[in-house]
Amino acid sequence: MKQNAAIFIMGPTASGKTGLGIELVERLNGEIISVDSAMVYKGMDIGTAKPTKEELARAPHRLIDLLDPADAYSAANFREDAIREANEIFAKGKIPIFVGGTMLYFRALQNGLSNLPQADETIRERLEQEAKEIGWDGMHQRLEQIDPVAAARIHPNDPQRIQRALEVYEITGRPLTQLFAEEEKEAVPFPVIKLALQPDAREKLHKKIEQRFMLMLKKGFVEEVEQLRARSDLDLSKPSMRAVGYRQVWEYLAGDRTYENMIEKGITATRQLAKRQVTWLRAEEKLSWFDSEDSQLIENVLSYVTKSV
RNA sequence: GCCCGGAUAGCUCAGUCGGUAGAGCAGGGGAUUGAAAAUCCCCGUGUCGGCGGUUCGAUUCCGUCUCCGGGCA
Repeated sequence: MKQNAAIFIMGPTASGKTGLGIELVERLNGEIISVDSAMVYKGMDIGTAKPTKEELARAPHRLIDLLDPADAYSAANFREDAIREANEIFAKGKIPIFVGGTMLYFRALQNGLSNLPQADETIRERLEQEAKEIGWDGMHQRLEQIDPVAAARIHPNDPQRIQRALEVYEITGRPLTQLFAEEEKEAVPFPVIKLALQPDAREKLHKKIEQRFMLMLKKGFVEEVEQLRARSDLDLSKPSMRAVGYRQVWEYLAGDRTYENMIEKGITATRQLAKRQVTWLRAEEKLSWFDSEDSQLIENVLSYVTKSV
């Protein structure tokens, strides 16, 4: 195996990544770094399928439970944190094992990010307000004036990206497209062995997603969201509360859907997430695929990893 | 048993004054640079319940049968 290489275990939700990661910690003298935008939040355990206390005792996870659900994280925050944690693990003579399904974070870690300003709440609120007056269509037209290339790339129905492009322009006075082109992005500073994990058929993943969602309910997912709802500073505009499952349970508790409908929509949203994750994976280069249902999975992975010189 | 409604895409339904049909949801594919478990884009042939009849032509009209609602007995 490459010296100083890190391992990526990438896979859609409910593919069994966590279990594999924990197994590899023991077999490879590794330490886990979570790559998951929802597990960074404290108090969001059941609905994110965070590793259990027992699992964490066996294999501590870095980059989970970092923030309060009222706070925002970002791909750039992740990249910085991830590199720092990986270097710490390397310094101990161990192997960093990145495990997760937030593919933008994997991408940002691998390819780096352009030098852009971070989000500005005040500007975002103002843009939101202006959008209410002239519509996102109008905002898109404004973007076209300042950055025609970005406007062509960003669909008029995509408020999030229109807002970001305008925000960047307001802060820097320069169009996003120019900043993208400006300087070389910084690649990940260590070699990486990438594994993708999923069942050999989509229906199997769908089945696992459904079972896992039902198990979450049994474990007290609704109660977990009830506690979050009891806080006055959280609502559905927070990134944390828009996470798959949390959003649907929140709406159920708000009286906007029945229990049965919450289950259906929660499972559906999870399936849709898994599909998007697989789309990222298909575009990944130098990725080795493993069948999560194979009884020889661990052996297959170990033999691949040790052969990757 | 009788009387009304229904029966159309995986689901819920719209529609065709007779020229073989379309929405939402689900599903599939794609994009993805500080919200990413987010935010978007693209994709709709299905014995129009079965069998007969009328017609150049029936998913559409008529008859009949089956099934599902509701009502009356």
